[in-house]
Amino acid sequence: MVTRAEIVKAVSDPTRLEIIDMLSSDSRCNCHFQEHLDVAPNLPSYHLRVLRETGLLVGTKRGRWVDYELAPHAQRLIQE
Amino acid sequence: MVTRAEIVKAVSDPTRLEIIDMLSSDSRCNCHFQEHLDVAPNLPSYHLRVLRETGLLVGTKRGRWVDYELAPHAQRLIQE
DNA sequence: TGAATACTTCAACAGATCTTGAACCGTTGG
DNA sequence: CCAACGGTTCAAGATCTGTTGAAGTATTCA
Repeated sequence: MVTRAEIVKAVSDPTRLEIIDMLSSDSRCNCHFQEHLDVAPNLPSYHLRVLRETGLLVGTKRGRWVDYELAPHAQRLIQE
Repeated sequence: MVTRAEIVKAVSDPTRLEIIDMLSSDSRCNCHFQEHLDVAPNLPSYHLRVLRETGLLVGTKRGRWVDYELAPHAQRLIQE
């Protein structure tokens, strides 16, 4: 079970906030984050996983790519 | 300057979430948290300071006691 | 088939964060 | 005045998190 604290903590990282911002307008593939985040190539995967595990986003595999989008649950949560 | 990530991180601790919940209905003195949180007697001070430093709450000294209440800014942020 | 692509996972390190226990400071009641 | 109270601060240790670099997996193109 995912607690409220875990969800908030998932959002509390600067990199993950950026990811969420990017996703709030559109769905993106991992490659997009690797391009725009200026971090090691494996880091987006790590942060996307944290967000996925708290149910904030979902990834769908499309060939070699994975498209990520905000879960409906997150859409509500993010509006501030 | 306090970033968005810092604010969210301040809220992401279970103890601090409890504190915020308690304050969302009423203002309380530190003694209240020491009673209800079941942590070492100095811990509320620590967490209250973290919340104070991000501007989420304000404390007013009243004799030996300190009354804490949510900052208006936080009131908006907490509603979910 | 076999190399290249688009990621993901792993182990290890570094720094941040929470907790602990003790010492401290201002206020107040006797 | 001085001891007790309410609360804060400090240094230390333990734990958690994000980053790094390397190795691994699945898919596609030649």
